[in-house]
Amino acid sequence: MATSEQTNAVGSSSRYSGVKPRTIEVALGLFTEYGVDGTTLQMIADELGVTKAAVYHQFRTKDEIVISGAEASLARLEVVLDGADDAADPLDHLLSGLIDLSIDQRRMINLLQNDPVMSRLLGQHERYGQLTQRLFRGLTQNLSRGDSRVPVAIVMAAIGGAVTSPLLDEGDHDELRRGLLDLARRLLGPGELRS
Amino acid sequence: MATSEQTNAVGSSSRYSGVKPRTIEVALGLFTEYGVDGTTLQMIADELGVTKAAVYHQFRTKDEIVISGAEASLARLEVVLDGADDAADPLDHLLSGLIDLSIDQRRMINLLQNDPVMSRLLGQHERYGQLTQRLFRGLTQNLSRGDSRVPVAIVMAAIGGAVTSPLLDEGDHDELRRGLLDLARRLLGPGELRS
DNA sequence: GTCTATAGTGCGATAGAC
DNA sequence: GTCTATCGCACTATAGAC
Repeated sequence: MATSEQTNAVGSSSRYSGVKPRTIEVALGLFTEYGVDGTTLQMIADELGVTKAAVYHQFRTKDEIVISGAEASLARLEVVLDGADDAADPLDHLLSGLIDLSIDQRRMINLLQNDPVMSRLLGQHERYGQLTQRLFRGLTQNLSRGDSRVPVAIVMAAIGGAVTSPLLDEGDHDELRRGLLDLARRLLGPGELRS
Repeated sequence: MATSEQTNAVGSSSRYSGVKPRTIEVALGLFTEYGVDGTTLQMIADELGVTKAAVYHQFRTKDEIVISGAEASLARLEVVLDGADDAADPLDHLLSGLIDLSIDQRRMINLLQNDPVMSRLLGQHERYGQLTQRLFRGLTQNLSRGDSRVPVAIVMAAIGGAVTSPLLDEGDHDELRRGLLDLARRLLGPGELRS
């Protein structure tokens, strides 16, 4: 077990030895626990067992680490959106994919939605704005224009918040998935449901 | 307009001139925009038009400002919980109160639920743990023990997240209140609803 | 109750040897 | 690709004059 094990779970184009994705993985773990601002490069370096300078050899700034982590997550969302375009039931495909993604990457989702530093960086990120718009259009495709914002806000909040709820653990994920899907279909599906 | 204007909107026992609640108000505004870690005492002082030393005359540490802000919010939650105990329909009273409170203090709610510094401080805060337990018991009073955690997590996430959604503004609050109340009644009320 | 000034610390980031 | 060492800066918090 020395030269193999090249997971490449984090999207990037160049062929690297695995230290860069490992750095991102460690950084995201710390970001989700302490926030981006609350995580120092010294903490990341310590967890990796190297010095700050070694981390700065992989990433030129702290912001670059944050963005690299976010982009891996956005790429997965893009796959779901692409798949929904061609699906028989686009809304249902989108909801299933979004919920599975959120449970699978639940710590990252919380970071994307709530961390102030992440929000600031993503606000300047072109692709993020495009994905947000595509997601909103996909979620509202069965609603009339006037009453779409509130149900979408509720569904997005429920998904993004419940997957990181301290009340739940891994054993609840199947039930959580069903509960969220049921809720989302009710609020965003065709038909009249609101009072 | 020099000596009067004594709002006292923020709970504290001593009689102070209004600078202390004003400091908390300014601080909370900055905390919700930049996070607790991203807000410096210099920023708070600048917004108040004084120096850092003047702020430190009111609060001994930065943490004390954070906790003072949280306690004002927790006091309001406690009032809602107390009222629900004596209400004809305790669950409905609790839900209405919780949702109104969340919309009214929506920036604070987001801070309480998501800011890492706030979470760390509240974790050491005795009264917060008691209130969390009372809230959970109040929300699950109509559910059987086995299936309570997931619906509560979903309802709490939906309320706490939707009230700060960037998709909504003040004009949507009435519709949001109805949507959240409807959702919460469905998931937490008596009767069988899940698949 | 506010100010100026500063102590002491830890941060992001860089230089240069190996 | 990792190290030691350090720069410049911003931070929390304090001292002491007014």
